[in-house]
Amino acid sequence: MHVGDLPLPPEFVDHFREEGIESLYPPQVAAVEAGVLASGASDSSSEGSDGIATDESVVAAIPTASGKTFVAELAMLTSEGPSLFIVPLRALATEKYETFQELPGVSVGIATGDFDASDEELGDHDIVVATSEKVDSAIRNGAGWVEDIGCAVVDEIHLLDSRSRGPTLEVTIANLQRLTPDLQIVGLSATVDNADEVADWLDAELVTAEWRPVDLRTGVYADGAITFEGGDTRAVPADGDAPTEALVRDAVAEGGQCLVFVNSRGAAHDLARDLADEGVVSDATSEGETAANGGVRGDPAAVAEEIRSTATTGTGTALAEYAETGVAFHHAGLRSEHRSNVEAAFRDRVLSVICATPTLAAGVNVPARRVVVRDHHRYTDDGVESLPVLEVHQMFGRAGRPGLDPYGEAVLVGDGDDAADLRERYIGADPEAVTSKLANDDALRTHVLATVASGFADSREDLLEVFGSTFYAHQDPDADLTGITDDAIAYLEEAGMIADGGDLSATELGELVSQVYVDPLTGADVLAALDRATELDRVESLTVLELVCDTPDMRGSYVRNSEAGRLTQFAMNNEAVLAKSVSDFDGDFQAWLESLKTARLLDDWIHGEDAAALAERYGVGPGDIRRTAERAEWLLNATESLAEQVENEGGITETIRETREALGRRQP
DNA sequence: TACATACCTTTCTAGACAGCATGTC
DNA sequence: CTAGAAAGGTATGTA
Repeated sequence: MHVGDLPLPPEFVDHFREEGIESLYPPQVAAVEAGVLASGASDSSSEGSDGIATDESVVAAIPTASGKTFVAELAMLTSEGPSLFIVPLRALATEKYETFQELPGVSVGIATGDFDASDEELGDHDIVVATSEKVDSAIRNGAGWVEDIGCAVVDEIHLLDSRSRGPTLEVTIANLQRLTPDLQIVGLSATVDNADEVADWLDAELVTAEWRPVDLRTGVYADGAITFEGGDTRAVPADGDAPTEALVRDAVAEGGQCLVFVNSRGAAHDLARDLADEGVVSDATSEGETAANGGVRGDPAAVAEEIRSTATTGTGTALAEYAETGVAFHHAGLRSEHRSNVEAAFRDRVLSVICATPTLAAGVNVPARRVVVRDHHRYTDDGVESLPVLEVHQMFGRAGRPGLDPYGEAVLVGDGDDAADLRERYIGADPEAVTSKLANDDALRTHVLATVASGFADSREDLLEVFGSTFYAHQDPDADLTGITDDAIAYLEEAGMIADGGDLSATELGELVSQVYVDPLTGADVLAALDRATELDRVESLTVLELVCDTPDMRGSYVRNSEAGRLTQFAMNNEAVLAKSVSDFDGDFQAWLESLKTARLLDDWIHGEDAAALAERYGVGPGDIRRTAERAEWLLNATESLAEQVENEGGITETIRETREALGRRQP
């Protein structure tokens, strides 16, 4: 099947041809046959008689880089009415926004927390790219544009499985379906074990495929050799080196680019440093490998200089130093500019190696010839866990640059005797099934309030009916959300956010909490803290920062033992401006110290401390500072609204606003 | 005195969504 | 109240 055969206006056919798309990949053909194209478009070009369905909802569980974006574009360009493209990350929203803007004559909008646009404006676009939370928020606040949508594409729909964000995604999808009954939904998923269940839920056709534009060879490294699935081996002598470094050197010596996944920022940094010190890349280029082999080209000195020019901390200058040799590290402690610099330079084949934490597997597309997964464990709140098969496969999927590599290689590093275990667990094994995480207190509390506050339900029966159309209910029709829903209602009544006068309704407070999009627990914490703060003689920026840092929507910073004493001392010295007192403390003191540490960092930040000093003193990366500040700014905005609502007398509202503005003004 | 060794203690551990108003290329 | 690796610290042993 060729682009010219598709029922598309000629300008789009030309556009796709310019992009190098001539004939469709097999998974794309399957998606077309499953019905992503709209009936209107099909009729107008006298197709439709060949048994191809049209205007169907489709779930495509196909590999990364097998052309999902094009499938989405086909669905959106032939949709009756505007389309919505839902992504999990703001960086992905930006990437897709730019991609769709290339489409001739198509008006594209973007709706995320950091790009604003009014409802009316969004309604004028043909395509709106948005994060799932932004869509949820728009629905809660009754944005009109949402109801006009003809097609919604949900990227990375397997994230329904995510504990923290999956529930919002499924509630949002269920709400979209309810608001616009004829909605065409296109779910784009990684390969998972139960894509059929997701498709059933959406009443969609399922498309699955293993096909990739570049072959992928996966294997395990042990005892000086990679053993690929199928039994082929490749000797990679370690020569006394760490296995990971041998694998990197081997890939680079062949002219390939290499991506290494590790499980901590420190490990990513240290590995990049070691590889830079060794000069892996210059060794390789001196052996005569060139761009002709799909290898690196261009001078990394320019990237290094670009990074250095905006580097303000040790992390930034170290990154620039290593980049000079063609090696970089990548994790969320980096400023987003530096992250983009590294990603772009790698895509342009200027950098040869990136040592990264799992951020890179979830983010924008950065393919490499060889992917090395060094660490297959991860730290969580309750200990060390093996990485899910799905996540390791996502990392694997970054191997193989279309048009450059004959094949991609993905290698797990075994550490001794576990090679057989690793092979069994990850190589050729099926990824996990996606399971709904809606049935937990945090999710229900939030979505019960949102559903009542936006007028979608005014009784527990209504609520149960709304939740009855979620993925959770579809997966387990016999499951009963009654108990946990009642718990949530009871909590919200107790907190004064919902009133039960025969019918359930949101109080003004409840509506506000839902609208500013904070966890009801955060809303309650903030109110309690505002109340305590009225007892204080004076309030300062530290007061309000402590207030927002000590909520569930803000995570504390790690406090080491040696720090705890000084921090406690600091708390006592500042008792006059803190809403919680050390002397008669009630609750988890350790957790509070963590909040206080974050508050203190932010207070130093708005008082003009430079990033390098803070990074040093608090043991955080420059990216963390920016992200924490952004989050605090958002929470202070919510706090300000709440303070106005309860007409707090302490004059604290003014301090909240000043602190929020100070955070917004502070630049790196 | 200098150093090796065993054992115990401490530290450290991925990521990133939302609101709103204002200024900037 | 959960896990595990690595770094740091201390007591003891040995030349």
